[in-house]
Amino acid sequence: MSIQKRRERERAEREQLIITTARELAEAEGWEAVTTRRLAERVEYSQPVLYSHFKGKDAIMTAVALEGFAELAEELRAAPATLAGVARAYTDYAERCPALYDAMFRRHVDLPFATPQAPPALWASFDVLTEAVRPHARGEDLGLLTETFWAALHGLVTLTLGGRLPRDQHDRRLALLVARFET
Amino acid sequence: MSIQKRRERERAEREQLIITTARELAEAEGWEAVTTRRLAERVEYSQPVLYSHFKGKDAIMTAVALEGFAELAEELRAAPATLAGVARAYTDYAERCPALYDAMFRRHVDLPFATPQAPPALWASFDVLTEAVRPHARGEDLGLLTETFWAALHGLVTLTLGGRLPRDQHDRRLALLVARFET
DNA sequence: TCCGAGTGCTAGCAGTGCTAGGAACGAGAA
DNA sequence: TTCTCGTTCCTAGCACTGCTAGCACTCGGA
Repeated sequence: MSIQKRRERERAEREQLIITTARELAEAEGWEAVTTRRLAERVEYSQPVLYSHFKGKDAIMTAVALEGFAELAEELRAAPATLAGVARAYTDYAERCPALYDAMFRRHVDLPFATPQAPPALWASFDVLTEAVRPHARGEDLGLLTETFWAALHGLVTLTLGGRLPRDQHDRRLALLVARFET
Repeated sequence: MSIQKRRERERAEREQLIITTARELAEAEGWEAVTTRRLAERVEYSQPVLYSHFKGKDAIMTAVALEGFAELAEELRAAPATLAGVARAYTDYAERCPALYDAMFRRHVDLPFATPQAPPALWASFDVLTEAVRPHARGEDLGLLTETFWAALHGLVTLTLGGRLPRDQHDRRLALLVARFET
C-alpha cells in the first residue's frame, strides 16, 4: 500500500503548490489577476486539475485565507503583549501581505466568523487581541470591546490599503486609536 | 438651437437613468450582478450605449458612488450633531444602502480621497464628522482624529456587512466605540 | 428632395469560471 | 508477458464577462 501513500503525498504537495502559487500571484498582482488559467499555467498543470482539489476559485482563496490566519496569529503572539504592540503587529502584517489580508477579511469567503465554528487559527488571533485589550476594559464586555478594537484596526487598514487614507500619517492615526482604547 | 438643447437634456436623462438603474440593480443583487448586458437590458438600450456615456463599468460605479456621497452628507447633516448621533447616522446609512456603501468606500473607484481634489460631497460628509469630533479632541490633531474615528466606523460597518461580526450586537459595539472617543 | 452628421444597433473579440468526454498511463490479474 | 480495468489528466467547449468595430438608419438643414 506504499504506492497509494506516495500518491496521497504527491497529491497533498500539489495542493499546497496550488495554494502557494495562488498566494504569490495574488500578492504580486492582486486577486483580479488570479485566474484559473494563469494559476494552472504557473503550477504547470491543466485547468481542470485545480477543480479536482478545490470546488472552485473561491475555495482556493479560502484555503489561502486559512494560511493567513495562522500566520497572523503567529505574528501577533510574537509581538509585545501590549495594546500598542499588538495593534502595530496587526497593521504591519496587513501592510506586508495586502492580498492575503484581502482574502482573510475583505473578500467573501465561505467560512464561519465570530462563532465557535470559526477556524481555530482565527480564534488564536482574536485571543491575542483579547488579552491585549483586557487590561483596558473598564467594566465593559471584554469580547465586545475586543471586537470593536479589531474593527477599528480593520478600518484603518482597509482605508489605507485602498488609498482612502494617506499612508504617511498611518502611524499617528494608529497611536491616536490606541490611546483612545487605553485605560 | 432648441433641438440641440432637447437632445442634451434627453441625453442627460438617459445618463441619470443608467446611474439609477445600476444602483437599483446593485442594491438588489450586489455589484457582481451588475453586468453591462443586464444593465443595458434594464434601461432598454443596447450595450454600447453605456459606453457612449461612461468609459466603462468602473465609471458607472464611480458615478453611483458620487450620488452616495451626496446622500450620506445629507443624512449626516440631518442627524443630531453629537458624536453618537453622527456615528449612528453613518452606520444606519451603510446598513440601509450596502451596495452604495460598497461603491463609495470598499470597491476601487478612480476618485481622489483625502486630498483637496476629493469630491465636494465627500468633504461635506467629512466636515460633519469633524464638527462632531471637535469637542472631544483633547489637544490632538483634529483632522487625524476624525480620520481615525471614521476608520473605526468604517471597520465596524464593513465587518458587520461582510458577516464577520454578528449584527445583533452592533449597537453595543457602536456605543463602546463612541464612548472611547468621547471626552 | 436630397445630403450628411450623428446616433444606436448587430456582431464579434478576447478573456472569465467551470465541466463533459475521452485519451493515456500504470497497477494487478491471467 | 499480455490483458484489463481504474485512475489521472488533458483537450475542447459552454455560457458568461467587459468592451469595440463597423454598418444601418434616422432626422435636421439646405
